[in-house]
Amino acid sequence: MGRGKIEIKKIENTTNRQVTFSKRRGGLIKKARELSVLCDAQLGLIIFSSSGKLFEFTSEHNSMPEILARYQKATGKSIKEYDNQEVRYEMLRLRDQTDRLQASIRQYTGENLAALDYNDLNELEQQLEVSVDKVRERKNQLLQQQLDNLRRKEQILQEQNSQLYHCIIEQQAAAEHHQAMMEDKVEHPMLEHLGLYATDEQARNLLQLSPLTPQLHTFRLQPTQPNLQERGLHHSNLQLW
Amino acid sequence: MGRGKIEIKKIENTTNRQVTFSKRRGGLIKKARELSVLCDAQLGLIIFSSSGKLFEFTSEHNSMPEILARYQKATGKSIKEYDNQEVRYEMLRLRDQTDRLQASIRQYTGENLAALDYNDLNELEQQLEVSVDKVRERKNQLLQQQLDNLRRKEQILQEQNSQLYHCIIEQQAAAEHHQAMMEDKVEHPMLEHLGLYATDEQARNLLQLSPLTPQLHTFRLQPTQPNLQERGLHHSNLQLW
DNA sequence: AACTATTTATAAGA
DNA sequence: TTCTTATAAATAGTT
Repeated sequence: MGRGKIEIKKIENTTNRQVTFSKRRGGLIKKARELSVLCDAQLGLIIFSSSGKLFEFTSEHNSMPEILARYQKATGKSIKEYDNQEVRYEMLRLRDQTDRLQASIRQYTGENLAALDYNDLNELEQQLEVSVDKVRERKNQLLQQQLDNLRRKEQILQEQNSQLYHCIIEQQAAAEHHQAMMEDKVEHPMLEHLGLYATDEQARNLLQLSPLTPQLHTFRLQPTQPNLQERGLHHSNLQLW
Repeated sequence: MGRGKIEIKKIENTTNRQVTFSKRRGGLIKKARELSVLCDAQLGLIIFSSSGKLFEFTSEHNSMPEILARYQKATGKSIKEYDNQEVRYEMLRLRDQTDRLQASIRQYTGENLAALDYNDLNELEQQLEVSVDKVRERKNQLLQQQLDNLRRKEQILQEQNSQLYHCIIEQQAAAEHHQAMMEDKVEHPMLEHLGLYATDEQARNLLQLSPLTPQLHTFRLQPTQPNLQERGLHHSNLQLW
């Protein structure tokens, strides 16, 4: 009913669609009113536009809540009631589950044993022993990881120490040679190459050593946690030189 | 739009009104569908005829409950909505609680230890050990109760036995006296008073004894579970006479 | 329920 | 948006 016939499918042009919505909405509501008046019908119409705006119409002398109440009464299954029933059921289920879980936990903590017979207690005891075993296994795993980490750190420190030691030896030699030959300072290419320390004093501070002595190379690294279980540790690795 | 123009007021002719209702209802629903399709609108239409019959239409992919729920949400001021919010919050709280309880249980069963550090593991281990102790304590308590019950039963049986023994002794004495004095039967007032057995044979069957002998009084009851831990048991109680 | 004259709704254009 | 108007659609009265 217009300048041309249109196919009943979504109008893709937004402006066009909005115009058509506005016109047809008015037409629909007009027809709804006419039906309700002509035929003495009770009627409720709810429209949400694609942009989400709400339009509604009810027959004269009826409010939308009245229409909806009558609808719910007629269909039996009230929307709200139905929803609430589902929610209520879900709540009951969750509360029940929570109760059971808490009771279960109280059994695992040995608080709620009155309801258990001897066989139940046996099973629980076994489960707890299994759990303790797993916890201990995990603890050992963590300790082992710490040990591995320490061993790796130790290795790195050993290597650094060794390098520093050799640097210092060379530095001493160079210093002696320098004193024998001239009064000028000399460079320390090896230490600079390593990104380490340019003077004896700095190197000594780093290592927190007493003044440079030939006994330096007898220092050993000690495990930082000597009381820990040391299976798998190779003590020979702890010796620096 | 017809052979003649009509005034929009209630049609008094019932047949005419019903026909018009049927025609216009169809037209209204058709227009409602067209609007929803053309303009991508969500739409719900509820019609009660004057005779009370319900007709409804909703846009495709929408149920009337959905439309009504959206309507209630849009109009905002629904008490039910407020309730639902509270309920929803409670649901979230319960679900969260359930999750935490389940995670807790998985720790008590040693399944979910990855998230725990060494201190956590230590605490868990101690808790599990406490639990095992409590479970074992409860087991012992049950065993102790069983032992007590057995001891009580034993006591009762001892007393019955003792009474039966004395009855039998008296019976024997009476029988000897009877044989010496006459051939008539005599009554056994003591046995009847006890509600026990009137003849030697019945008493013997009850006790499952071999034929009456003077050695009867040397029988002893034995504990029914001799392998159980017996601290607190007083063995002297086990002796009958 | 089908027909159809007529009214009404509205698509496209301004 | 609103108005206009040609035309499609709905439908009142009829069969």
